[in-house]
Amino acid sequence: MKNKIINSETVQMCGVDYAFKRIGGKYKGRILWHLHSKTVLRYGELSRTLPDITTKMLTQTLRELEEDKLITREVYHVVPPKVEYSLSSTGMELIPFIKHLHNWGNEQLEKENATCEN
Amino acid sequence: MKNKIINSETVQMCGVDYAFKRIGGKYKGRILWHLHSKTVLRYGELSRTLPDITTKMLTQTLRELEEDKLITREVYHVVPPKVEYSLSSTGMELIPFIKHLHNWGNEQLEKENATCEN
DNA sequence: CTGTATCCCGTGCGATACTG
DNA sequence: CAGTATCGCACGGGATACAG
Repeated sequence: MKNKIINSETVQMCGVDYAFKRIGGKYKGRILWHLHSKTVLRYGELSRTLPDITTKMLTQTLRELEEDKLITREVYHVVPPKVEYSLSSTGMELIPFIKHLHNWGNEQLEKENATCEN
Repeated sequence: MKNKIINSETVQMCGVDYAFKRIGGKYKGRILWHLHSKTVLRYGELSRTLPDITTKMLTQTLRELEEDKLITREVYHVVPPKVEYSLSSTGMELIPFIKHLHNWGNEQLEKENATCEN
């Protein structure tokens, strides 16, 4: 149901706008980033890595990323359940830029205050 | 008063998160992008370039970008008023990232449907 | 021309409880 | 383990009017 309703007379859809809608959520950047650094992650691993994200938001965000073809979701029908998430090839294309952002962000953090855990 | 309240025991402030907070607003990416392509823009020019943004949001977003030191705001005390916005050096560091996002976004748009101007 | 000031609303997100 | 289901609210953002 992601709304693709576009007011055809007003909108000039530009790539920047499009891109930010895909990766601009509150947690999407971090999830993509962590998927890159570890390649494949199970739901619980993601949840532990990002402890401030509730299960609702984690699930919702993962579903959106999946629907946008940025990540893939593989379900193993076993007991106990096992689900693995990983970057799609499209998602991987974003990694160099997110890496850039990551470095930039850390630089800024250092400039602002040295009192930053992690 | 950007909130820096950090729950010191749970949060691992990472650069990606930080960066997305700075440029993740609904319009920030597009504004930065347009400031790059034209270098210096007056308020009215920005407003005309991004016609779907209300003055309230444009002003608010510009103020946030300025507070985060991503853009600079120069006021000329003349009649009629004249205000120019341009990227700061910090903001310029983000341009490679946004540029690639722009290209990536346009590629995705082409894949989805061919009806995309700009 | 370059903004402020209000009012108001949808939804993004959190908290909590429950499920196959 | 990997999620759903509800409820509720703050806040981002829109519309409109006004101001220096």
